[in-house]
Amino acid sequence: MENEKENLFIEPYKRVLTKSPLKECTRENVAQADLPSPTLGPLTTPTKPKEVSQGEPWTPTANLKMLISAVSPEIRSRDQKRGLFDNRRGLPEAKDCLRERLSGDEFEKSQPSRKEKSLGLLCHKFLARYPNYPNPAVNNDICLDEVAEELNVERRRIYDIVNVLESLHMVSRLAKNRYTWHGRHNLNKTLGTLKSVGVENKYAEQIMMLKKKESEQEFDFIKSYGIEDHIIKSNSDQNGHAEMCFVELPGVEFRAASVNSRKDKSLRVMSQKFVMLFLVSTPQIVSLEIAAKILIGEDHVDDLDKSKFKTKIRRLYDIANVLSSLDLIKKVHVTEERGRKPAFKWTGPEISPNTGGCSPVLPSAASDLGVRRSAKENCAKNLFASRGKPNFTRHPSLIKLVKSIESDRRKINSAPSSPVKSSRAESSQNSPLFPNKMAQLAAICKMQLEEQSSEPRKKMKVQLARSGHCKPVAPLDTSAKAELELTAPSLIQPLGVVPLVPSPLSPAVPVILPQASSGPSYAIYLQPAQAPTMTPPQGLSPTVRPTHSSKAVGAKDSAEATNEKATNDATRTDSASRAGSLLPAPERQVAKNRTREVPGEKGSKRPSTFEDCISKKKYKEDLKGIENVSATLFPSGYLIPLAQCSSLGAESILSNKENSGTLSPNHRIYSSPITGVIPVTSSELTAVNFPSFHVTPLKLMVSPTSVAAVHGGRNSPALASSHPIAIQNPSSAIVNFTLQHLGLISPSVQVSASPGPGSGTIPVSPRIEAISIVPENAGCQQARATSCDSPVPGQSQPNGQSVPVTGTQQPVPVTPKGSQLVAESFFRTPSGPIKPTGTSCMDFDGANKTSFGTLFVPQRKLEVSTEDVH
DNA sequence: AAATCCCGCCAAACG
DNA sequence: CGTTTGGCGGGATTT
Repeated sequence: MENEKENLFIEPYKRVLTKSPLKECTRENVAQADLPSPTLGPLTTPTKPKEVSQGEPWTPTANLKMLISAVSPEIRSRDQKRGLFDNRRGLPEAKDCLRERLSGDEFEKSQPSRKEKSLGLLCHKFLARYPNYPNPAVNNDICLDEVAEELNVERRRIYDIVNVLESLHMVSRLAKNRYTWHGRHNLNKTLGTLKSVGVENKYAEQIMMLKKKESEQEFDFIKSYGIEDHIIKSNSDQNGHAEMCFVELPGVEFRAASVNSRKDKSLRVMSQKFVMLFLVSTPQIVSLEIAAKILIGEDHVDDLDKSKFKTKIRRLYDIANVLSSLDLIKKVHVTEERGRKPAFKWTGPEISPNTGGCSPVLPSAASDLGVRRSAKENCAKNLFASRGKPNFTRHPSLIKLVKSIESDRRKINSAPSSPVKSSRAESSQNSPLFPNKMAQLAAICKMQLEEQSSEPRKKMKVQLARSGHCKPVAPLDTSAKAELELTAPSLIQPLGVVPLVPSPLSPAVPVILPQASSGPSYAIYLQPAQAPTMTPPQGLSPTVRPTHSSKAVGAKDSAEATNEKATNDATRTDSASRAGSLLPAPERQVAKNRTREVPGEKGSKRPSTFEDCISKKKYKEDLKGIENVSATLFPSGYLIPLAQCSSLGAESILSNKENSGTLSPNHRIYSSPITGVIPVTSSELTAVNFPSFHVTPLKLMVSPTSVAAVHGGRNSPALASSHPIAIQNPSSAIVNFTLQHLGLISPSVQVSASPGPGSGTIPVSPRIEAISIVPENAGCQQARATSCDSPVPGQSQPNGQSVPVTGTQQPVPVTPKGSQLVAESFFRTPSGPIKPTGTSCMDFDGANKTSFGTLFVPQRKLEVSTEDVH
């Protein structure tokens, strides 16, 4: 154990060196904290004691934070604290003695008191071990076993922490028991991405609705006759929310194989959603109650599951503890009329919308330089695919089809994550992800590669999942329409609301776009469906927009053509075929094959996430049953990160099919098993939303459901394709994403719904054409990047660590073309078009107008008491 | 009594 | 088949 610790420390030191200053401070603090223990400290008992005592060395900032947090809250008495400390050292037995000495009185306290074991404290300890802004060059590997031992906690607890950190891309899974620490580099990027997604999902609106609803209930119900209520309901239920799965980011990594393939763990997804709520809501204060409802998606019958609600709350506390340790949120109480409710206030950095964001720059810069090596290593690790296997089993409920699809997907994904493979990884990762086929792509790839090399990560992948759409979209047009209608209303409210809320978003949008330039691309995964709740959906789905990065390149033509095809296909596809019409040709075929096969086989890959979503949704969905199913199928559009794509290319296919295992790490493509799936709806969607959809010739993607996919891709020029289900081409996803952000694409319907946020505005304009702006991007990005980086640090950490980093990074960043490409997409130049796009918007507008009365949100209330904890 | 949330069973996923 | 992950909810602690 000690050894381990030592190791750990070592890393810190490294960091420290750079950051030296803080360290000292921290130590002092630590020392204080430790004071009590000194005697015991280090020496004694092995397990716990050491940690504590030594822990000090932890990272500076972290230590402080921990101490503070831990201590202050507890407040009770220092004595107690002491006691606690003592305990640690002494262990239970010794405790008594110690205690006596210490405070004497309360031996009681001495017990390990629950607080000592709190996840928050544990998280602080954990964070103390690593620098906020680790030097990429260094190995920042985290061995779960070691950590668990050192911190002497059960492994289970470590998972809780790591999962949340992973959702913020502060760590990424390398392999089986190993994670890589990224610290807060990327944090802003991640948050920006999450914010974008949150906007898309209309979380702000949802929140408003819930609040409103509550208020109404409380007081009077009278007013809302039906309509309003309906609207609300519709919003909440039907519209749904989309759920998303997991947003991946940027540079960070890769990977996610785990994420992708596996079911996504709810904790990860929940964490991201929870964060989104903060980022989107105006006050930036979110009550657990609301968060739980939104996350559950159901508002529907409230009571339904009380237990479910309770469980959700429990989990939210877990997540909140970790986020609190990160200083991203703090506990407060909101006093509404009725009473006070526990809530949390965002205390993290303000993020710009991102979409594109900032991320690009930073990551590349910082990480790249320093990191390269590390990057390589990481890459190897990454491999996204790692797990690829299927998973899914869990929910039987899933439809066979889905499963099959998933399985396919997995295969694709599958690259073996666990084993790290360095060599390839690098290449693969670096190489970005382009869609298969296209020559253009190839070119792009090259660029990306270059970029990557320079900057490893740039690309981000975000996966989002939104569930909602799926349902709607899918099967029937009619249904879809219906949904739309529904959504519209809801939208309306939101709109009305908008003012209240998120202004940030909406306004931002425009602004954002530019920012976006950097834009990372994200891949989104959608889940099928869940839908549920909030996302409305449909609109979203539309997301699909197809853009392809290539467009910039010049692919347009092809793209357009493809689009057409795609649309056609989409229509055809329907559930039955699920074909991945969208997918690139090659893929498609494959997809088809798979799909067919799949059912039976299944094997390897399946989209776990989907399943999850689906399963969850099912509850609600019962109603729709069939539709749902279809929906589920599509659900997600998964976008894969660019990198993957690239690798995928041709190989991807192969890999998908069988070898998932064999595949070299390089290729991890995700095939999207799904591809096949595109639902009919897509067609609808397309029609609606994207008229212009251009699919890339390649592929395409778009999945109907895909709403989800929004991506910004920075780098990947290539196309974005979204598959309804899983998408393989990351690039496309990226593209889409970017487009959306840019406004080029309309976020699809959904967006429109969304309030202010740009989404609405952005609309459709589909044409990517405009987009290609490369140069600008670059500039922007860089600028951004720098800013981004710096920003982060500012807030939080005292240390100045960040600074150094940035410095290094900046230089680098400038970079590479690849990124630029991405940036291009960002540009929204097209923005002009935006209004037009707005078709959806238009609708909304109308709606809005009508509705406004109700709109008012109940904001009223909340007084937040800032008391932190008390 | 309500709010928190620790603990760890146990199953899914993985290897 | 053994492990690793991690969903989940009982019930202990705090407030």
